[in-house]
Amino acid sequence: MNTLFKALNDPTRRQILDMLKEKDMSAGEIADRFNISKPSISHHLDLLRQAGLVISVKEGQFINYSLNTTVLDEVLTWIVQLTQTNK
Amino acid sequence: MNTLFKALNDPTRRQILDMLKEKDMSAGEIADRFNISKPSISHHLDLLRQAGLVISVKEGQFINYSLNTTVLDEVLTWIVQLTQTNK
DNA sequence: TAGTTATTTAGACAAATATCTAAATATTAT
DNA sequence: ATAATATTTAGATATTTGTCTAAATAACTA
Repeated sequence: MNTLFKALNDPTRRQILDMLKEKDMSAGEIADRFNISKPSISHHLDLLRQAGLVISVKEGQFINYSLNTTVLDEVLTWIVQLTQTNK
Repeated sequence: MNTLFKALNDPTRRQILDMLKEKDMSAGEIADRFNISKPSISHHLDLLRQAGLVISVKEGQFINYSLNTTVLDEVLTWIVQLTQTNK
């Protein structure tokens, strides 16, 4: 839960998730869309991976990233539960 | 969106929201349930208030806090949109 | 009015975070 | 084998964040 919210708490990372929603992309392809160095993007991708929000698969010299939204269920459930009135 | 995720990215603040779901509480009442100084809790409450997640009403010498979940719609919508497959 | 209670503001500090450049690793191509 | 390409790892640095104590503000109470 913590790792998840941590991963979501950055505009660049949220934008990466939005991009991966459209199509799978390699690390370099993702990095090219930002004015941020490749190592920094690599670090963001690592955090997203740690949170389970993306899955990385090595294909030759590329590493392809894809979105994994199943882990968001936990967040969704928490928010919905909070929204349901108890008073 | 940023302020919102920022506010949610802390276990203490999320716990405060969970507590406020049960009933409205004063700042001191909230602080009493944590092993954290009152000024620190006051700061957490301020961040939650800035994000619109809580509403504070002064009543005499007390300040009562209540949950406001309407602002979570934005987050909810974003997550759901991300979850809906596009590929 | 003086003291007590509730809460915040101010200022300091350590830890976490986002970023960078340089170097390392791994794969493909010549 | 060498060079080029894709990505990560390492290490440094500035900023942000969570926490603290001390002081300020505001509202009750005797």
